Amino acid sequence: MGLDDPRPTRRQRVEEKERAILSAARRIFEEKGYEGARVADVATAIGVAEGTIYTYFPTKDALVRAMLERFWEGITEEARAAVAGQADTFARLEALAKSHLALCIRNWPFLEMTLRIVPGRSQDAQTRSLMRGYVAVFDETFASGQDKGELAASGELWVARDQFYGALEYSGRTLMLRSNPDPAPVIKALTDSFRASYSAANQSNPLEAVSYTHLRAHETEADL
Amino acid sequence: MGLDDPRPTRRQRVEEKERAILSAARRIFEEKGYEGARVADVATAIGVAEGTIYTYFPTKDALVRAMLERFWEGITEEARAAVAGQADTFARLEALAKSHLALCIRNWPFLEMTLRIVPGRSQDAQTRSLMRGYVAVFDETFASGQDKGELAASGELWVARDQFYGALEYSGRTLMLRSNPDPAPVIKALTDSFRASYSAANQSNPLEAVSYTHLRAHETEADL
Amino acid sequence: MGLDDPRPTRRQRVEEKERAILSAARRIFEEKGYEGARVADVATAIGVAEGTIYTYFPTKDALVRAMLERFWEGITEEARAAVAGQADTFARLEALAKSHLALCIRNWPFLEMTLRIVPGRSQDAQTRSLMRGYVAVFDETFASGQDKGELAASGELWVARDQFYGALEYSGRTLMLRSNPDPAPVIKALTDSFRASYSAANQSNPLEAVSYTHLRAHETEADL
Amino acid sequence: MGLDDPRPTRRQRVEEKERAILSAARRIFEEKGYEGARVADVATAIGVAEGTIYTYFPTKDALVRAMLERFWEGITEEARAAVAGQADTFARLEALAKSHLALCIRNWPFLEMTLRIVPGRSQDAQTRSLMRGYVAVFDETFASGQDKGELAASGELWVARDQFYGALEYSGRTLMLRSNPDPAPVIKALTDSFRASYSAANQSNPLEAVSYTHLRAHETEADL
DNA sequence: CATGAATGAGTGTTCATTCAT
DNA sequence: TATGAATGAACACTCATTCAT
Repeated sequence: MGLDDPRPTRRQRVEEKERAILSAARRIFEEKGYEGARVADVATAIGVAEGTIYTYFPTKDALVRAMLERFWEGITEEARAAVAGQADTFARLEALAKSHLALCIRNWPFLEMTLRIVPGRSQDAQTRSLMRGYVAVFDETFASGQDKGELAASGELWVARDQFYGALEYSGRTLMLRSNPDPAPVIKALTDSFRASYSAANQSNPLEAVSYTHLRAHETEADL
Repeated sequence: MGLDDPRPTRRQRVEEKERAILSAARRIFEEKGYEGARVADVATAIGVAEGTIYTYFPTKDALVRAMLERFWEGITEEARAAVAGQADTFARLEALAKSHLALCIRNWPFLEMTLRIVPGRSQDAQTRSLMRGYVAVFDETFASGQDKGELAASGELWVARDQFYGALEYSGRTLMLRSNPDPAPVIKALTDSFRASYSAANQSNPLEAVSYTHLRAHETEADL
Repeated sequence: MGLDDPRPTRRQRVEEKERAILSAARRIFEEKGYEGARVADVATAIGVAEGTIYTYFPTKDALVRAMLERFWEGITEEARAAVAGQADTFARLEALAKSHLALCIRNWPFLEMTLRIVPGRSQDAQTRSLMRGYVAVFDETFASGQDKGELAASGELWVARDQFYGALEYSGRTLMLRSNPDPAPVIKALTDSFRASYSAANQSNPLEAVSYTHLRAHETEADL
Repeated sequence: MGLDDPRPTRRQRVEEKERAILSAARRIFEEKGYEGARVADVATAIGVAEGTIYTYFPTKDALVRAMLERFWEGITEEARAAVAGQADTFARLEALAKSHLALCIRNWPFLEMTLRIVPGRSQDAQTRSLMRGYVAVFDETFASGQDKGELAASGELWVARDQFYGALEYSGRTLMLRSNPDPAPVIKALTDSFRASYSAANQSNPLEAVSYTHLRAHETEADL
């Protein structure tokens, strides 16, 4: 036996199974929703005993949270990747919009679960943190656009952000209900709208380009 | 017995009690959510036996649907009232935006329940019908604006609608999470955005004003 | 149909079933102990569904408490009846001792459950209240004996009470373990002992007979 | 290798760990009671794996039994030590009473567990054996007092024993419930009572002092 | 011997729904 | 119609015990 013993370490095996549980959970919860999905379903799906799930996650709720955490981390990466390929701010926003819209359509159950977990008016720190991490991709793009002078400095970040994600999420829901959903008009209207509202070129008195990036990062913390 | 017999007809009595149940349900479900609310709670709230509820609504689900139907009808009226006071299309949209944002903040539990009832990808005809009736207020305003030449004829109704309600709903959710929510910036940004995107004045080649109202009503059927 | 309609009222039927549940519970819990007994067992024993039990008692614990309350009330009556037939204080104590010893042997599981429900050092008001009601029979006998001058006025009530019930309970347990238990020696020793320790006749300087009854009733509250 | 090899033998290591487990168990079970304490708790407390416990004790029940055995052996030693310092029989009984009362108050959870382990009417040989060993301290003192002529020969051992331990155990329980427990009156009353009932001096016709020690040891076997 | 991940039977409790009165 | 007692399926979670490594 060489140095590259193929047998996994204990930690690796644990992580492996955690992944398996989370994957199964993703399938089950997507299909049946929070209440519809039983912990036993997840266990059965990967061929372990019910109790085994509880070795990895102390409660059903913890399992769902872990699953959602993974989900939001994953889509954040996707969003970053989508944006990465573009240099121009509006191109980046368009890429982000496409990415998000596709996501809404594919993964509505998870978005909905995230919204639902927020219990009434009580603040759920973790949920907000996940969403904050995700929308940061927009925030950074927007702030950097302001830095570069492509976007009007006067545009308020959080308002723009809500317009952006709101339009896409809502459109995603309505598109889902159609027989032949075509996301193109949504994307076009949104980018046009942003160009019309936030383009620095449209401003009668363009402000000098100061850096907003730092400020914005701080603002994100505050307003989500 | 004169014509003005004060005794209610059987039908009136039935409707009266139905209303009572629905009112109680509204309170209970708002407070506790779908799973949290028990049918017994509703019964207790109006001082009838559990079984009585089932005389009026065959299942908990039917009760919720009826309740939501009332809810959407009610807010549709509110929206119509908000719009009614304004002559100018943009003023009407602003009034509608204010009305909807306030609604999102006050009645998020019901909006959320409506979203949730849509089970996965299966289409829920009733839910869609309710929402359709509600967004018709926007649709009519928008189409009438196009008719009157205030809005560009080229603007696509459903896309604009999704932008409108999407931005407001999303903002409503984020506003709810803040300590001192100020809806003003949201309203301003949205109306500015609509003015920039859909104002007929902005169009380089404004189309002649043909009536879209009829078309649009039809379109609403199709795309929601 | 005459005035004496034999059909039971709703309340009677409820009380009837409550009694049935409590009776079954008594059998089941005596046989299997607190943990061993399942709520379902009780339900099955009287031929109702599991949920029915919860219509009458909100939790297993509440059921047990109600059962124990009945138990202690019952044995308190027995004790009172035993004492009632005797005029002389020592005769009353002997009758009480016999009654209690028989009880310990027959119903040890319930005594044990009562002891156990007291969770650690935390005070369980209800449990103490039940026992207080029961030992009041002794307390009254003892105090009245002091009033009548049959018992020495100097004897401390709570100390005597603990000696009395302690000896009997312990003896009950050891008797239970024998093949042919004879309670007679226990009773004799205890009464002899009380005669020797608390008889007014034994006192070198007998105090005049003042009423302790009132004082004692108050003391019972305080020291159990 | 010299004679004083410091390395422990296998047996010593085993016994060492057994002791560690038992010590931890004592703490855990005292705190949480039989049902509340989990085997895993004990394992965690001494930093071994759950499975390790099962290397030393086949079941949770066996662990508890071993623990109780140690407990009773320990308190038996304490009792012997308490008695050892006294020459006079009544002084010895008083010392024993003090020791036992303190024990009841400090270690009630273990006494209670011992009582509970006795399952219903089935006889538990081990439990009885433990208690027998413990109460032998009283038995020997009593019998030796009879031998020495300090106690009346006519006093029945087992009856006196039950009176003794019963009064103390019961008093211990009631004392535990008080805010400022003072054991002194209990001790005084019990010793007075024993002096009054069993002192040889009180007997009108004191029997000659024959040795009961042997007889008594035999009796203990029989009556507990 | 030690480990600790896996097991899975076991149980208190909930609540939408029914139906005899 | 109204009642409300009865139903019983459903389910998250626990934990003593096992066994492959």
